[in-house]
Amino acid sequence: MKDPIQDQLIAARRNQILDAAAHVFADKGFHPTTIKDIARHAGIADGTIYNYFENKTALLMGILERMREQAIQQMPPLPTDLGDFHNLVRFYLQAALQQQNTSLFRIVISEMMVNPELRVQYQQTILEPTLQMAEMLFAERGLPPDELRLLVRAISGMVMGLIMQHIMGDSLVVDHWDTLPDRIAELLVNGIGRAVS
Amino acid sequence: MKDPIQDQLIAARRNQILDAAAHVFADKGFHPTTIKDIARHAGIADGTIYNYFENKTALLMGILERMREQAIQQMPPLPTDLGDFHNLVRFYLQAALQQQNTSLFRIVISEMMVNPELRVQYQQTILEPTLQMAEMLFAERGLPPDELRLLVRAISGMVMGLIMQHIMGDSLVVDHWDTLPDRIAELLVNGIGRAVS
Amino acid sequence: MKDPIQDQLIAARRNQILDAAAHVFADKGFHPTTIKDIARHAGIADGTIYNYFENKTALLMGILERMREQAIQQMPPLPTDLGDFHNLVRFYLQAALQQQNTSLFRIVISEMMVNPELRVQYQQTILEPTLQMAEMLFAERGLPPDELRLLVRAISGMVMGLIMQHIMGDSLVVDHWDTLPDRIAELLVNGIGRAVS
Amino acid sequence: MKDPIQDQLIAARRNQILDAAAHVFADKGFHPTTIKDIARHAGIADGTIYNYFENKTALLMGILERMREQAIQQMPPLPTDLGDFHNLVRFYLQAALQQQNTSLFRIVISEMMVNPELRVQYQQTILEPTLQMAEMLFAERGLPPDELRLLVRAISGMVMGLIMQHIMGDSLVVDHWDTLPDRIAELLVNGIGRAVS
DNA sequence: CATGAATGAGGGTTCATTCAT
DNA sequence: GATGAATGAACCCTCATTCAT
Repeated sequence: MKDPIQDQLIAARRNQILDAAAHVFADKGFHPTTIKDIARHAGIADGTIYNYFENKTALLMGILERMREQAIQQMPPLPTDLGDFHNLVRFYLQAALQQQNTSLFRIVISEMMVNPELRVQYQQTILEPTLQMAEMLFAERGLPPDELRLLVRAISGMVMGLIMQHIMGDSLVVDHWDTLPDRIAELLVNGIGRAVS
Repeated sequence: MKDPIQDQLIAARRNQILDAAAHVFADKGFHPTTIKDIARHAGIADGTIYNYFENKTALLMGILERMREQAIQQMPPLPTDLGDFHNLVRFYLQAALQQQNTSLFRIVISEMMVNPELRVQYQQTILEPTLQMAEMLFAERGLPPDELRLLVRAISGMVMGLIMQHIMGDSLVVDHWDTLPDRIAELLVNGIGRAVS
Repeated sequence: MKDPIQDQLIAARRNQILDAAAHVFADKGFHPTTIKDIARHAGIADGTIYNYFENKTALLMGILERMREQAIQQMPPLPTDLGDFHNLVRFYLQAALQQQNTSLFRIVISEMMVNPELRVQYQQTILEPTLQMAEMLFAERGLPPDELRLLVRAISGMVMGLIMQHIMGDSLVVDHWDTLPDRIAELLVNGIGRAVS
Repeated sequence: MKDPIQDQLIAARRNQILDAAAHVFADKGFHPTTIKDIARHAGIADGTIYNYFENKTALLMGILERMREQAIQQMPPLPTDLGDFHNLVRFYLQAALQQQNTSLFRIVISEMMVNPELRVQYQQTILEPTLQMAEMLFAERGLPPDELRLLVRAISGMVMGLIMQHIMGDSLVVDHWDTLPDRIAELLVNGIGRAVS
C-alpha cells in the first residue's frame, strides 16, 4: 500500500495539475477558468483531475498548500547581521513586497474573501506562519510579546494594503514601487510624528 | 424627458434594487447570488431589474457608486481642534477602521480583484477620493507633498490590511479591534524604533 | 359610433405603425425586431401598438393587407396596345421583377413559409389577385382557360424563383437582372426547343 | 487523434442529432423548436448537442450539408437515352418537383431568407451544384453557354416558384401536381407563343 | 489509473404583452 | 386613446462532475 514510487508518481501528477491550474487561474481568474482549460493546459483528460482533487475549489486549496511549502523553502537566508532596526524593517518590507506572481495572488485573495473554507486555510497555512516568522524576525528587540504581535500585524497589514493599491493601479504606489521599502521603513522606524513636527 | 417626479420614481426603484442586491450579495456573495434572489428580495419581477441595470455586474457598480455618495455625505464632521498629531492619526484610524458592512466590502474586494472594469471604478470613485481626503487631513503639518502622499498610502494601506486580517479572523486583530486605533496610532507617530530602542 | 374623423385618425395611426413596422422588419427581420423597435421608430409607446393590432404577427398581416391595396392602386396603366405577344410577356416580366422593397419581401416570404395563418392570407390577398390579374392580361389570346391558368402560374412561379435566386446572390441572375425580362420573354415565347433545334 | 472507430461514433451521433433536429424543425419550425425538443426526440441530454454543434443555427447548417450529400447520392441514374428534348425537360421537371420532405424545405427556405450565413451556404452547397448539374444535363444541345446558364436558372426558378405555390396551397397547382411536369414541359419546349397565336 | 463523452441543473437575459395611471 | 413600467415565462447555452470503457 505504501509504495514510495507510487507516491512520487501521484505527487508528480498532482503538481502537474496544480501547475496548470495556477497558470490558467492567474491568467483568466478562478470562475472563468473551466476544468477543461486546466486539463488541456496540463495535457490530460478532464476526468483525470478528479482522480487527484475533489473538485475545482480543491485545486485552489492545493495551490495554497503548495505556496506554503514553497514559501518555507524559498525563505531567503536571514543575513546573520542585519545591523540596526531600520535595516531589519527594510529587509522585511523588501522581501514581503517582492511577491512574485501577483496575478495568482489576486485570484487567491478574491476567492478567499468569498469562500470561508479557503479563508480558513489561507489564514492557517499562509497568514499565520508568515506572521509567526515575522514575529521571530522582530523578536529579541525587547518588545513585550503582545506589542510585538500587534506590530507585526500592523506592518504586514500595510504590506498587504500596499500590494492591493499596486494591483489597483494607484500611480504613486506603482511609480515608486522599488523605493517603497526604503522610504516606508524610514517612516515606520522613526515615526511619522518626527517627520511632521 | 425631464420629469422630476419620474426621476424620483426611477431613483427610488434603482435604490430599491440596489438595496436588495447589496443585501443578498453580502449574504451569499456575488456569483452564488442569482438575479431571481435579488428580485425576490426586492419584491419585484426578474425582468424589472433589467429595466434599470444593464446586467448583473452593473448592480455591483451601482452599489459602489452609491457607496461613494454615502461616504461623502456620512463624512464625520472634522473636529475643529484635533489637538496634537497623535490625536489626528487616532481619529483617522478610528474612522477608517469603523467600516460598516464588512460583508459587502468583502464581496466588492473579491470581485474587484478579478474584474478590471470594477477595479477602475473602485479606484476612481472610492480609493482615490478617500486618499485625497486623507491627504487634506494630514496636510498642513509641514510635510513635503510627495512624502505626504506616500504617508497617506502607507497608512490607508495598513487600514485595508488590518481589515482583511479581521475578515480572515486573526485572533489578535479581532480581539483588540476596538483598541487598535489607539495603539496603532501610538506606534505610527512615535515610530517603532523608539519602542525597540 | 361611425365618426368618419375618428376613422381617419385610426387609419392614420395604423398606417404610421405599419410604416414603422415595415421599415424595421425590412431592416432587421421579423424575429429580431422587437415591439420596442417599432414603437420607437414610430415615435409612440409600446402599448399603443396593441391598441391597433392584436399582436406582433398582426403587424405583418397588416403590412400584407396594405401591400394588396397599394398593389392595386399602383397597378401601372396597361398600355392600350402592347403589340404582339412577345411584348406583352416582356411587359409582364418587367413589372413583376421590378419588385421594390425586396428586403421586406424576403421577410414576408420567410415568415409565411412557417406561419400557416400568414400563408393563407398571402395566398388570398397577394398571390390569388396577382394571378387573376395576370390571367386577365394574358386572356383573350385564344387559350383554353385551364391552359391559361397553368401558364400564368408557371410564369409567375418563374418570376418568384428568379427573385429568390437574386436574393441568394446567384451571380448570373444578379449581373443580368436588367436584361432578364427581355431574354426570358424570348425564351418563353418561342420556346426553348427552338433555340436548341 | 485519427481513430476511425471514434470517427464513426462521432458521425453516428451527429446524424442522430441531425435526424432529430430535421424531424422537429419540419414539424414545428426553426424558432419554435427548442434545444430541449431536439434532445428529447434524440433521446439524449441537452448539453450533448453542444458537444457536436456550435449552436442552434449550426444544426440547420448541418442539415443543409447532409442534404447536399444525400442529393448527390440519390441522384437518379440518368436514362441512357432521354430521347428528344421534350423528354429531357420533362425528366428534369419530374425529378426537381419530386422534392421529398417539403416541410423541411419550408423551414430551410424560411430561415435562409433571413440568415445571410445560411443563405450563402445554401447557395454554395445546394443551389450552385444543382444548377451546374442542370447545366450539364441541358448542355450539348447547341446552346451558347451564356444562354444555357440563363435557361437553367429560368427553369429551376420556375420549379422553385411552383413548389412555393404548392406550399401556399394554390388549388390548380395542387390539383394538377402530378401532370405538371408533362404540361409545363410542353409549354417550355414549344413556347407559349405557339399555343397562343 | 486515464479517458472524454454524456449529463442536466442552473442562470442570465430577452421581450411580447398587460394594465394602472 | 396613450403611456411605459412591470411582468415572468421561456430559452439558449455553460460547465462541473460522473462513469463506462
